Amino acid sequence: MPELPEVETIRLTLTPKLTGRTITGGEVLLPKLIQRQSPVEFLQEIRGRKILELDRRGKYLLIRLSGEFVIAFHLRMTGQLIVEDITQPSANATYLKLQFDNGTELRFRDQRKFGMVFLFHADTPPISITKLGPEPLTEDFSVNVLKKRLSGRKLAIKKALLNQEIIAGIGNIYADEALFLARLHPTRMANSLTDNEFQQLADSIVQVLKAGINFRGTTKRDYRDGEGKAGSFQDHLKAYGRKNLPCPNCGHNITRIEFGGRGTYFCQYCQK
DNA sequence: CACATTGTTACCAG
DNA sequence: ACTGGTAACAATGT
Repeated sequence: MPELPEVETIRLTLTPKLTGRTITGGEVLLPKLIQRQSPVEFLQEIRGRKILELDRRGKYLLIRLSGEFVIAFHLRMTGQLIVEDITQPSANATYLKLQFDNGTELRFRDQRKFGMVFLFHADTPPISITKLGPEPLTEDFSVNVLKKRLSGRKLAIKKALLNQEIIAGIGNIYADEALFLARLHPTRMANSLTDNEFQQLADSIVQVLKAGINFRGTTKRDYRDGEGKAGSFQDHLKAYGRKNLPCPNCGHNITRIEFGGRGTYFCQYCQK
């Protein structure tokens, strides 16, 4: 569930708690979490390193360490990252702990255990990160970038938005919301959009992701920020999850279909 | 208790 | 070689 706005909110809330900290130890309670090396090697490699800054690429949270090392978290469906005092009891389904020099620790919880943790040198990131498409909230993203990425592609626009190699950070919720805002039907072929529609879509993507960040993410169930707090963008969703509820534009009920193997919400009347 | 859930990847066909 | 579609997968609360 954590998509770009949720991961960005986690990054923002964790930054003041983690920057400048030195990792003094750690614990891996679910070995398969660590993708690139054994849990022991992982802990050995990070111990004593200092956290320089927190970054984000698509849905990955990146913790940059001294010595050009990077820890990348992918939260998948139910991953949570929270900093708490070591003396506080940790919640159930806590599978990774990183202790710091000030008596706090970073805790990774994951009810479904689908999350992934990569440790790598800045020179050799995992392919899943290197091949990510453009960041929609950076200056170099524009309607022309979007157009170029979709040109010659013969697939539905929603599938394109969900493809992290075409554009990074958008998941099921924000794809449906962006398409609703752009008044585009999710099954429209990407290469059938007019210039106007491309512009609408590019604007809508930026708008909906920024709104998601402003409301500190969407909490349908599990999502929490770095302080353990829920987001509130779920109260502002216009399409996603609103089956048989009125469309905010026209009042007709929102339709839910199964598309590309996932639930897809849209307004039949507004989205063409 | 079978199912829904979701992002990613493996695999296959074109 | 590349693209797109589908299925499999991870695990568990409902």
